[in-house]
Amino acid sequence: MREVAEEANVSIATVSLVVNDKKNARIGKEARRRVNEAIEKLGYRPNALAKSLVSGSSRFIGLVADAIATTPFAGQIIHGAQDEAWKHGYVLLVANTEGDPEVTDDAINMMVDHQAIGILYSTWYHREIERPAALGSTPTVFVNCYTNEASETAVVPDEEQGGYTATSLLTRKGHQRIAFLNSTEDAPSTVGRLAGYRRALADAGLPFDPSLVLDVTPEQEGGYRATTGVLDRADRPTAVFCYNDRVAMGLYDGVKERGLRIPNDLAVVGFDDQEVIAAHLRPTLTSVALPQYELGVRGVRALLAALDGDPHPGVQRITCPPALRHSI
Amino acid sequence: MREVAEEANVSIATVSLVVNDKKNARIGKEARRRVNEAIEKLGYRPNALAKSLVSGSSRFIGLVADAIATTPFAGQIIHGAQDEAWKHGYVLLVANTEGDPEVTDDAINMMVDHQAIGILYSTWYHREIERPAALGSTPTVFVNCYTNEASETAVVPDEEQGGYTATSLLTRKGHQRIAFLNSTEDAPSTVGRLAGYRRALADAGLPFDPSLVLDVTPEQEGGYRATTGVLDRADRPTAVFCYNDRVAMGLYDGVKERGLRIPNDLAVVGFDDQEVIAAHLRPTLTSVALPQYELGVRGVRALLAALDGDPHPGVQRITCPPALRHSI
DNA sequence: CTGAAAGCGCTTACAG
DNA sequence: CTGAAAGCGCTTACAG
Repeated sequence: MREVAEEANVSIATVSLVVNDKKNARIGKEARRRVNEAIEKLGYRPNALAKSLVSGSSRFIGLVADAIATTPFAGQIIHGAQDEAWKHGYVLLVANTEGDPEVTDDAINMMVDHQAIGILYSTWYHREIERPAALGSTPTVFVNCYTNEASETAVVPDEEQGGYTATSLLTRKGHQRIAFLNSTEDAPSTVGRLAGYRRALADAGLPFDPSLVLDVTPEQEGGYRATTGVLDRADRPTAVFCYNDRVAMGLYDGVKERGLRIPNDLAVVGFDDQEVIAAHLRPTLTSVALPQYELGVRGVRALLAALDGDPHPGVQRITCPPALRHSI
Repeated sequence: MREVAEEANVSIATVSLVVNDKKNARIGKEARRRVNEAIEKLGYRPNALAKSLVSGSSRFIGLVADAIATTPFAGQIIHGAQDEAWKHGYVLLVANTEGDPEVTDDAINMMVDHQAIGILYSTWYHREIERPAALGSTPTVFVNCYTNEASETAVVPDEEQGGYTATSLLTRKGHQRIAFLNSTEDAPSTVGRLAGYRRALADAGLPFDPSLVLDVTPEQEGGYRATTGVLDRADRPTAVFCYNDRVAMGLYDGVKERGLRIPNDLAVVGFDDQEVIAAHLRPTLTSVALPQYELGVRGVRALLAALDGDPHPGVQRITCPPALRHSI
């Protein structure tokens, strides 16, 4: 900057003024030209760090994740957060903690030290967590997780609506007996999707039959092993809502081994919309998508809003949209 | 810092000295104690940005990617880069360009402005690219891509070795006729894996039969449609090396429809080691992994080495390790 | 319309 | 052993 000032024969204050295009302070056309010329010539780029030092606030948003790439989903949160941050002129600092509390503290401190204006704290699967102590009073938005304090801001998928959407896809096709292969795990997804399933049945005027809800390990193997439970009964269901796409994938195998056809003999809906599975099964799998990208976007928005003096404490639930394919 | 100094009744210089634990300058035990006490009491954290300003170099490494989460792989590069950067006390700045040249320039400039010490430029699939002009003279390492200039540093998967490894898995099991469902796309992976396939056959004393190499669209559908070409011939191969796991997934479907069994009637090896597919097919799929995490790690190391005055220009090829399962 | 000066939070010789 | 001073690259009142 000093060099630019010398080259243009003005003071560094003037350079600063033209670089930042300050409205009130008016600079002579000639001086402005000289400055721009010098900038061009010297390839001058302002030091964003020095800028932050004086302004007292940086353009950094920190994202700490307990897993960056354990699942295909985690990446989408980063992606959404990055895009939205970028749109507002912020850069994303990312840190991966692998779930280690010590690393988490280090990561948070590192971001605070670098004057991040706030932190997005995210988990790779939807769950309740404790607010890490290292956060101190740093503005924080929890993404894909939440704490038990009402004053915190969190953004999570709307599991209940997701379960409702999945089940409704089936009831609308006229199915009367719909099984639900739920997960054995105790998580917001398990509880929420079940609630959505029940509400969809009720809305369609269908009875809730507990025997149609089977808890399986939420993987291909679980779905495969559940085939018997689903099919070997007098009042065999005509459709199945699977906790996730991997369960559906296993169920496909079981159904096919018996020579039955999807969707004619059994309609199937998955959850997660894992493209690599859902779009490539035969037939392709209708699913309900986790709004991971959107979670990242909304997380950044919530953080920026809070910093703008317009906080939205509480849990925001983001819609899980249906992904229609050929299994129903 | 000033507050800490006042609280401890010393100068800010002294605070700086104890915070950074400077060896040569010796501080009295008593003063040191008072300073640490004040730091504790005030919850003082040093401003890393101010530090960078005076030292002239930050602790940022920039990662610009053309896709953060289009595939499950891209995330692993970030993951590896983040872990390795972290290990050396650096923070990762990430930017997603969606392949847009303008966004790419903005992203690079943003990182340069924030005094990133260097940039990792990565692509989501292995390919040749042009060095973005905005990089200027910023130290850069290309990850999962490379330019045509020998002076640049690049880190990519060793496709040839990967193809060799995949094929050798089969020759070692005694297979004599091994088909290769290669991709129709023109890319380093296509060329490299074919070369590896040929070398493995040669090393096993097997002839190269061009009619056993079929080019398919590198997806499930391509693999499925290739079933006929693989099986309907007098000298039917006993094993198939598939360009990627999705092709293998499609081939599985085709093979199963004919009532044949894997691996007894046909052994199959995939590529990419996409866990969500490979670990969940029936039988589970033996594959060769893309070393994405390692690419990120090595990218950071190469960058740090270059900055340390020990550059390694040229293309580093990283081993693609086998992932043994039950399809051979 | 433009420059000199103070200050953002820190580090580093240099005195004492 | 410790403090005063200069300086990192910038911005922002304040003069003129």
